[in-house]
Amino acid sequence: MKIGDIAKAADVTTSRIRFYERKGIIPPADRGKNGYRDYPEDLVALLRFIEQAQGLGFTLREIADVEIGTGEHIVSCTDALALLAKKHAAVVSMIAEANDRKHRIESLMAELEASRRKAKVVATD
Amino acid sequence: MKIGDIAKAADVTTSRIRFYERKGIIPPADRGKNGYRDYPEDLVALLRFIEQAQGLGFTLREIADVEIGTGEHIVSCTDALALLAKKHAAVVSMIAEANDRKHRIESLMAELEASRRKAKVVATD
DNA sequence: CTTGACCTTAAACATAGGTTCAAACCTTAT
DNA sequence: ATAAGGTTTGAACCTATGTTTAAGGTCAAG
Repeated sequence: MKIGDIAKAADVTTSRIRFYERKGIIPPADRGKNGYRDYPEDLVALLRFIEQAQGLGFTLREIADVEIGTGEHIVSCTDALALLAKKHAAVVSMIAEANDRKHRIESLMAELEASRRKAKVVATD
Repeated sequence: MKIGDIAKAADVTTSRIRFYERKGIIPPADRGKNGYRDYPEDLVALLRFIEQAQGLGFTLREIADVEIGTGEHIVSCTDALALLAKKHAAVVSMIAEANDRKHRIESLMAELEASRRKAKVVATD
């Protein structure tokens, strides 16, 4: 898939995809004979994941740390396991943080619901 | 309270407080005879609330638009709840996605462990 | 009355996360 | 073969969220 196809499929701009590549957030694309970037279909899923995580306030650096899934690579078994372990730890910690956010949002909502009944309103400053 | 006192109490910088005022995130402070900003004690609560909301992934604009107070001060409940509900849905979906990634990493690790002579792995470096 | 710790402002600087632009090249359809 | 439209690069530009700096004014203690 060319960059425009991926962009359309993931609903992001092409400039954003190039930006992510420059920044090492996504792996560098393979290039066709013409120099065009050529993407595997599953980059779409990664781009969606990035969008989702950003919407929750994760930085691109944080997101890059939990990414795994695009681009095949031959590495030593030990290196691979070390890398996977690192990614695993990062994703576990991201899940914990996201869960914490979820709980905090739930508390805030409960608190707000409770005080809505009292309807104590303050000037809008 | 002077700006330094508030800053210390809320654990934010004075420059940040002035920045929030410039941007209309917090109301303009009263001024003493000397021109110094003079704050009511409860600005501390607002500053803490801003910090908390930022931690949940809200932008300053979102925070300013939906002036949700803290503790006994409640404003614009319906809007606040709608926004929080949206964030909540996003975080739930994010957790599901992250869990899926975690499981895929775990399978990959298990596979690798099981057949240690094969070092072909999917990686992002 | 001097010293040091505060306060004031405006403006410059910083970092993240992108977008836009120019100039050139490639592809596809007519 | 030409026009429309997609792709390449690098550099400039933009918004959000602050921090830092320069050039002063104020205050409380010694």
